[in-house]
Amino acid sequence: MDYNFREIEPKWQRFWRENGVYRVDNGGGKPHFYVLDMFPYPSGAGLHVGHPLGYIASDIFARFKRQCGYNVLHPMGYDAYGLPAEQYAIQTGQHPAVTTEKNIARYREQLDKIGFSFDWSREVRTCDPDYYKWTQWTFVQLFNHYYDSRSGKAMPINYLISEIEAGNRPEISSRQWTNMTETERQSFLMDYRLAYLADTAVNWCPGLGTVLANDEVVNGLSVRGGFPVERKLMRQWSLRITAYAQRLVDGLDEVEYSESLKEIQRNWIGRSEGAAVWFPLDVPATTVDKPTALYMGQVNPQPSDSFEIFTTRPDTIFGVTFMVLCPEHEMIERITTAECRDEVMAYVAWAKNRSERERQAEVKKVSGVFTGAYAINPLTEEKIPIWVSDYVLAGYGTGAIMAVPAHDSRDFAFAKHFQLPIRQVVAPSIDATSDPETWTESLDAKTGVCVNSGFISGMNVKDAMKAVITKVEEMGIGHKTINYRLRDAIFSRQRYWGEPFPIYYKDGMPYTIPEDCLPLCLPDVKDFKPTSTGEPPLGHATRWAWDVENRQVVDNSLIDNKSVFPLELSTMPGFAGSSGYYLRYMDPHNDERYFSHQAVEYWQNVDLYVGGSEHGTGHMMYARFWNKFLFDIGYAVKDEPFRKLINQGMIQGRSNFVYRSKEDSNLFVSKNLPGREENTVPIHVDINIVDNDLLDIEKFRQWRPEFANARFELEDGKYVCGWEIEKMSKSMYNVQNPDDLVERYGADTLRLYEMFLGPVEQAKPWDTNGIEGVFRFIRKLWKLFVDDGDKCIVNDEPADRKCLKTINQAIKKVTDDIERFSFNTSVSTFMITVNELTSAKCHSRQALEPMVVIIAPFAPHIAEELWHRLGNDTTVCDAPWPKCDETLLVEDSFSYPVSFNGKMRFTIELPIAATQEEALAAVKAHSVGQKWLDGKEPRKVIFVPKKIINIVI
RNA sequence: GCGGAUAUGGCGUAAUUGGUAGCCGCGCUAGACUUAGGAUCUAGUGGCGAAAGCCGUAACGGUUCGAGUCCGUUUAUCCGCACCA
Repeated sequence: MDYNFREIEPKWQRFWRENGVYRVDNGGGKPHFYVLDMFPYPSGAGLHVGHPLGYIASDIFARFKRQCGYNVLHPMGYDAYGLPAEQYAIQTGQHPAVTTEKNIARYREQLDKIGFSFDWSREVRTCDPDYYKWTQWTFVQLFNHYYDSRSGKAMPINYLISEIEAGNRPEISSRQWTNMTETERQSFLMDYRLAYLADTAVNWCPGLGTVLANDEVVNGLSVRGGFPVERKLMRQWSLRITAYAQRLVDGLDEVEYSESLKEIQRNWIGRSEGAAVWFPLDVPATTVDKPTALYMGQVNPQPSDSFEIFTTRPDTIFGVTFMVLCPEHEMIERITTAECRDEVMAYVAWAKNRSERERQAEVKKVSGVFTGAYAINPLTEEKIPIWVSDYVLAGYGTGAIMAVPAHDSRDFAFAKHFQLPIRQVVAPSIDATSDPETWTESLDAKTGVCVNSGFISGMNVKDAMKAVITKVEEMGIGHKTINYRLRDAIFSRQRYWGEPFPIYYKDGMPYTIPEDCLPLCLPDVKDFKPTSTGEPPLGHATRWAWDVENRQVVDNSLIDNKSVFPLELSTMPGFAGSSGYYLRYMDPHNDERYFSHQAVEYWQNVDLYVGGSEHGTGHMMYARFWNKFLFDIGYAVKDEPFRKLINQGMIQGRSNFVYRSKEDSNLFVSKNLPGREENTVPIHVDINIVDNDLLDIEKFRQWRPEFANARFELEDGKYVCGWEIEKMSKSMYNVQNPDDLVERYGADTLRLYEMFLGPVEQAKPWDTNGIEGVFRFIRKLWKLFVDDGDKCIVNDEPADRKCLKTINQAIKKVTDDIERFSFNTSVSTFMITVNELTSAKCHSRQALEPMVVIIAPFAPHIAEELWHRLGNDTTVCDAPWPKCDETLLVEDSFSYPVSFNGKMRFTIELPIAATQEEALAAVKAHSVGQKWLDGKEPRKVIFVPKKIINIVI
C-alpha cells in the first residue's frame, strides 16, 4: 500500500500533542540548547512557503540536538502588536485585538500542519498584558538607569544622584543640585536616563500619523505603507542606544553572524575616530556655546566664544578654507551679520522645510549661504568664513565642520560651486604638489605626506593626525574622540496598537507608575485615528488617568494634577515587545519576574537564532541593546543574546505568463510559436492552474469570467506558459500556500522539499515542479519497510556489508551536514541511500532502523510511523542519534584517477597501501596508460594516496 | 560612490582540505507495462563529434604537476549604506 500521509501525519501530530512530547523543562542532567526562530507578525495574508523555510531548518536542528541528548528549548510566539492590524482597524472599524486573534489562530493552524517541535506551552504574545507587563517593566528600568561611562555599564539613577550629592560629578556641584527645584532636577536627570523624553528631530510620517525610527524609514518613505516622511521637532521618548554603541560594535567579535550582517551592523553604528576641535569665533558674541555629550563625560567648557567641530582628518587642519554649520545649528542666529541675515534666514527656512525625500534626492545639488561671520583657525590664526549648508547634518557630530576642500569631495564640490579657495595640504610625496585650482576632484585618500602644514609638514598622514591631536590637547582646545552614526532610538509612536507607557505627567515631567502596579493595560477606544486636537488615539480613551494615591487607572474627569494625573498618550513601537521575548520564553509564566534567575542561569542565551536578514539592523540592534542593558542590571547572564545567527534566504516567486494577442484579446498564443513575442502581451496567470509550465486550459477558462471563451494557439497540442522569477506576491499570482502542498503531498514532503531547494541562507525561487521528486522519494522510502499489503517487511537478519556501508556513510554525511546547516545535501544523501538500499533489496533492520532515526528531524511523521512499525513504543524524537561505524567505511582498494598533464584519462583500481612505484607500474601496464605515455619516460609523477595519480610528460 | 555577497547543464543545485566538474532532483529523450497516463519501471541526458577526441564552472590574465576552489583585473546580478565630516 502506498504511504498514506493524510492519515498518518495527523495521527502522530495528535500523539505528540497528547503526550506532550515537545514539552521541555528547565534543568535536568542533560546539556541545554536553545534554538529560536524570529517570531512572526501574524498578518492577515497567512503564511506562504517562504515563511516556514527558517522554521523548518531550525526545527531540524532542534530535533537533531534533542536526539543527540540535549535538552532543547524551541519555543514560538507572536509579535502581535503592529501597524497593519491598526491600519485595518482604521479602515474597517474592527478592533485590532480581534483581527490579531483571528490571524494568530490561522497562523497556528498552518504551523501545526507542518509538524514543528515547538513547545507551545511557552508561547508568548507581545500584546498579552502578562507579557507586556515586562516590556513596560524594562522601560521603567531604562528610565531609572543611566549609562555610567566610568564603569562602562548602566547604573541606577539613584546612584547618579548620590554621586552628585557627594560632589563627585564634574558637570554639576552638590550645591547647584540642592538649589534646584524638583522639576529642574527631573529635567537635569532626563539628559542621563536610558529612556528619556526630549525634543528630538524625528521622522514624522503624516500618512501613518506617527513618528518612526531610522530603520523604519527607507529612502524618505515609511517601510510600512510607503508614505513620505518628514523631519520634525517633537517631544518624544527615546532609548539611549548610542550609549552602548561601542559595546554593540565590540560584541560583534564574539558572535557567529554572517560577515555581511556584521558589516551591516558596523555600518549602521558607524564608528569613526577623529578629533573634536574648538574653533574660536572672530566676532565676539554674547553667550558661550553649551558643550555636547554630557552623559559621555566629555565635558570641555571653553572660556571664549567658540564652537566645536568633529573631524576624522585632524591632519588636514592647515587646509581649512571655510567652516560649515548645519541649518539647524543654534549659533547661526547669533553670528549672522546684518547684511547676510535675510539671505541666511531664508536659506535656513528653506532647508528645514524640505522633506527627507527631497533632500536625499538632491544630494548632488550644492546649496549654502555665507553668514558674514568668521572663525579663527586655532593653529594658523587665519580668519575663516563661516557658511551654512545642508550638506552638514544636524544629527552627526556637532553639526559643524571644518571644510578642507582639497581633501574632502563634499567640501571640494562646495568650494567649486561658491568659488572658495582650495589649498593642498596632503600630497602623495613631498614634491608631488600641484595647483588645486586645476583639480577636477579632491584627494581624499588617507595616505601621503603633509605639505604647507606648519609643524606637521613632511609628516605622513597617520603621524600628523596624532601630532595635531596632541597639539590641540596641549592647547586645551580639543581632544581625540570617537563619533558614531548610530542615533538614539525614538521610542514613541502616536498609535493605538502598542504597549502603553507606564508614565504619567506631573508639572510637565514624566513619572513612572510603580512596578507592582504593572501591567498598565491598553484601554479600549472607539476610534483608532488621532483625536481632533491631533493627540494620538489614546486621547480618545476616557479612563486614562493615574491616581497616585489609590494606585490605579481612573476616569479622565478626576484629573486634578494633585493626586490624579494624565497618562502618556503615545505607545511603544513594534521593536519594544520583540526586543526581549527570547528571555521570556525561558520562564514564560512567571508573575513575579521577567524570568527567574534560575531559568536564565540554566539556558544562558540563544544558541541558534534563525530569521530573515531584513531584521539585521532594527530588531537585531534593539535586541542586543535590550539584552546588554538587562545584563548590566543583573538579569541576563550573557552580554550577547544570540550566540549564532543564521539568516534564511528569501524564497522568490516563480510567476507564469500567458500571451494575449494584441489584435484579438480573446486569443492566447503559446510561448514558443513564431511571432508570439511581437504580437502578444504577457499576462500573469495563477501558478495553480499551470503545471510544468503547461496551462490547464479548462481551469484557465474558469479562472476569470473574461477568459471563459478564450481561444488558444497551441504548440504540439499544448499551451506553454512563460515564466519569470519575481517577488512572491498576491498581485503576481505566484503565491504558494503551504497548506495546499501539505494537502497534496504531506508535511514531510513539504519539509524535505523546502530544504532540498538549496542552501538555507541563499535566496532561491520557489518551483513547485520539483516537489514530485521528493514525494517519490518518500514513497520509495516507505516501500523499503512496508509491502503492498501494508505488511512490515523489515527482517532481523544482519545486513550485508555493502548496505551497512551505505547507511554508515549516510549517518556520517548527514550528521556533518546538519552541524553545518547544509540541509539540502542531507536530503540528497537520503535519496542516494534509499536508492542504494532499494536496488540492494535491503530490508534488514540493522540498516533500516538507523535510516528512520536520521531522517526523523527532517520528516518526523513518516519516521514516527516507521519507528513504531519497527516495534518501538517510545517517540522517535528521543531515538538516540546513531554513531557512524568508521570500520565499515574502510576500503581495501581505491579507484585512482590517472591524469596526464593534469587531464584525467582513466581510472585504475589499486590497493589502498599502493606506493608511487606500484602506481606508476600499473599505469605503464595499462593499455590506455601506454597510449598516453607514448613510450616516453614521465618527467614527473605526482602520487597523492587515496586522491590522484598525475603524470607529467 | 562606498561596503558585502554571488556567478557551475534547459532549471534548482553538488563538489566540506587545491586532486575524476556536474552528485541528487526537476525537465527532456527513448523504451517497457498498460484500455489509458500527469501512475510505475528501465536506459540515456553539459556542448561539439560517427568515433578517437576536443571544448567546458561569467570574461581575461596569473600561481601550481594539477584551479569551480587561490591571486589580480574586468563584467553582470543581488543586498546593505549613501552628503556621517
